[in-house]
Amino acid sequence: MSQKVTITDIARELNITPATVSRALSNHPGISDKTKQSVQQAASKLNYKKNSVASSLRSGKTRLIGVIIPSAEINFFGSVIHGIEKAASSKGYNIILYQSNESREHEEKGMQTFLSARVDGILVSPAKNNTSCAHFYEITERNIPIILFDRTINDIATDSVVVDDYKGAFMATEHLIVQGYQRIAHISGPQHLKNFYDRQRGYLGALQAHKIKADSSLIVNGNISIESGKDGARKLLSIAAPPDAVFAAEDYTALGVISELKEQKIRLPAEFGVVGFANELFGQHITPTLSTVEQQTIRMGESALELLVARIESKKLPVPEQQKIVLEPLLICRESSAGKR
Amino acid sequence: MSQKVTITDIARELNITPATVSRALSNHPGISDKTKQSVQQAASKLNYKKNSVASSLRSGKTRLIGVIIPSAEINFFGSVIHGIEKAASSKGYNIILYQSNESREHEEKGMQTFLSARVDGILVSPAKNNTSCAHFYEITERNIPIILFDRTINDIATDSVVVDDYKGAFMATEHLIVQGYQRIAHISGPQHLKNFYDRQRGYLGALQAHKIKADSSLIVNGNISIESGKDGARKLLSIAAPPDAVFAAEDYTALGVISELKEQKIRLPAEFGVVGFANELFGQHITPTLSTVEQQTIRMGESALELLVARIESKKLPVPEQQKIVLEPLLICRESSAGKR
DNA sequence: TTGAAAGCGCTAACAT
DNA sequence: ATGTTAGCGCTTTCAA
Repeated sequence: MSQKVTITDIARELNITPATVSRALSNHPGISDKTKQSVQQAASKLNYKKNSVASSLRSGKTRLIGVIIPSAEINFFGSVIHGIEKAASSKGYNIILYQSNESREHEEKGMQTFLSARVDGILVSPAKNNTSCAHFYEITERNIPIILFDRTINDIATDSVVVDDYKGAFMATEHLIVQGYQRIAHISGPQHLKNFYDRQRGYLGALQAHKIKADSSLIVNGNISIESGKDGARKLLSIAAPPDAVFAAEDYTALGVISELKEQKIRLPAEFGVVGFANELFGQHITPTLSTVEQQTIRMGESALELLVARIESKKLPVPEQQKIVLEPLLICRESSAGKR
Repeated sequence: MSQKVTITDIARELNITPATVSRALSNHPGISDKTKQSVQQAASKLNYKKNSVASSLRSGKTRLIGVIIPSAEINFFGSVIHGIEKAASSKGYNIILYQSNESREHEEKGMQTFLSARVDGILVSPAKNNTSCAHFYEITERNIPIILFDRTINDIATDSVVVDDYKGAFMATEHLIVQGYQRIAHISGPQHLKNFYDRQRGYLGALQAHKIKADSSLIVNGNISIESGKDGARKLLSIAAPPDAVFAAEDYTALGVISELKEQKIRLPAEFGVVGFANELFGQHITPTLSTVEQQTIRMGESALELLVARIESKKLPVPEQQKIVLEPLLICRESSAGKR
C-alpha cells in the first residue's frame, strides 16, 4: 500500500523539513538545485503523489473549473466541452462537468456544488427557460469569475463568448436570396433566448438589405425540434402565398422541414431551398445534404476557457472591463440550397 | 463578502461547538432535532456553504469520480457522458472529465491528475492504440476502483461495461438473411479493437447458424469512415459473384455503402440490403432510412457509474468477483433492409 | 446529547 | 538556502 506517502515522508528520508520539500516540489526560486534534485528523486522513489486536496485547502486555489451545460448528449455542447477540456488541460486546470438538462433547478444545484467544491471559476451555458438569474449573483458576489458561453442573459454583467448569430442568420438568408429563391420564410427558436432572437433579426436584416418586404405570415415560431420543423413547414405550405425557401433557426428544425417537404413530394433544392444553423454532424449525411452555419464550437470552448483563466489569474489586478468575445460564423453551402431551377 | 462562513461562525452564533454543528449538518443520529433545526436556520441565514475541500481532506472521501474518454466530440462518448453524469448527480457524486485524444500519454496524465485529486473512483474508455496497461495497475494498487466501459483490454482484471457486439452483429446479419438477401457481405472495422473483431465474429456466427458458408471474398477491411464504405462497396460489386447485402461494422461505413449503391443505380432495399451499427442520429434521416444496432449509450454510462459507486461504497466488505456487465444490443429495422423483391 | 482536542497534508509568513 | 510554526475547515475519537 503505497497509498499514504506525504511530503513528511520525503523530508524524513532526506533529513530536511517538509517545508523545504514543498518548496522544492513547486520549484521555489530559493531552493538549491541540489536539494531540488534529491527531493525529486526521493519523491519518485517513494512514488509520491501530491495531495491536491490538502494543497487546495491551504492555498485556497483548487485549479478546478466548473462547467454547466444543458446536456452532453447534444452534439454542439459535446464539441464545446472538447474545446474547454483541451484548453484547460494545457493550462493545468481540471474541469468538473454538470448537466442542467435545461432545468433551472439543476443549474442552481450545480452552482451550489461548485461553490462547495471551491472551484476557481465557472463556465455556464444557461438553461433555456432561465429568466431570473439570482443564482448568478451569488457567484459573482463571492468573487468567483463566471463566463457565459453560447447562450447569454441580457440583464447580467458577466463576460461571455458567443457566435455572431445575427451575422450568421444574415449570411444564411442572403445566400438563399442569391440562389434565386423568392419567398423566404423563417422558422424561429424561442425568442427569449438571445441567440434565436438575433437569428430572427439577422433574417429580417438580410431581407431588408435586399429590399424585400418582410411578411409576418412567413415567420413561424418553433422550439428547436424536428417536430417544430415539420409543423412549421406544414403551416407555411398551407398559406395563400407559400414560401419557396426556409431559413430554420437550427439544424433539427431544418431537418423537420426537409422531412415534411419530402412527404409532400416537393423537390429540394430545385423547388425549395433550406438552410439550417449549427452544422450538426448529420447535415452532411442526409439527402439532400444540409446547408448550414458553422458556429466554431471548439474555438468557443477554448476562448471561454482562456478568458476564464485570465480572469482567475489576474484577480488582484484592477478589474478589467466586461468582455464579450464574438466569434465569426461560417456559412456552409451544401445541396439543400443549391438554387432554384 | 459572505465568502468565509465556516461552521465555527455558526457555532459562535448559537453558542455551541463546531463539532455539534458538523454533526447537525450531516444529520448525525445523536443530535436533538431542536439543535438540528437551529443549526439549519443559522446556516442559511449566514449563507453557509460547506467547504468540501476541507471535508475531503479530513474524511478521505472526495465524492469525485474521474472519467477518461477519447474525445467529448465523438457523439457516442458525449452520450455515455450524459448517462454517467446524470447517474452521478443523482447519487451525489461529481465527475471530473479528461480527454485522452486517443493518446496513451494523455491517458496516463489523466490518471496521475485523478490520483492527485484523490478521486474516489475512475471510469475509463481506453485510447485505441493502448496495448500496455501499467498505468492501470498503479490505480488498482492504490485500491481505487476502476471500471472500463465500451472498450476493454483483455489482460487486465477490472470490472467493465460493454455492449454485446457479437450478439448485435449476429442479429443484424440474421435479420438480412431473414429478409431474403442471399449473399451477405461484411465491411469490417479495425480488427485490433475488440468491438470490431467481435462484430466480425457475430457476422460469421450468424452465417454459420443458418448453414451459409462464409466466403472470404465477401469480407472487406474498412476503417470506420464513409470512404471505406464506398470503397468497400465498389470492391464488393466488382467481384465475380457480388453480394446483395452488406452488414457494415458501423453506421458511417453503411452510409458510404448506400451512397455508392445510389451512384451505381442499385435500388435499396429491393435489390440490396444494408445494416449498420451504432444508431447514429443521421440514420433515421437519410434515404432510405438506415437499419442499425442500438448500443444503449446512456444505459452504458449509467451502469458504469452505478457499478463504480457500488465498488466505492462497499470497499470494506469482502471484495466481490470481477464484474462484467454486458448490455443487450437492440436491432432497429428501418427501410434499408426492408427485404428483397 | 454535546464538548474538547487532535489532526488530515499541505503552504506561507517569519525567522535564521 | 532552509527551518519553525501555525493553521486552512472540517470530522472524529474520546470523554463527560
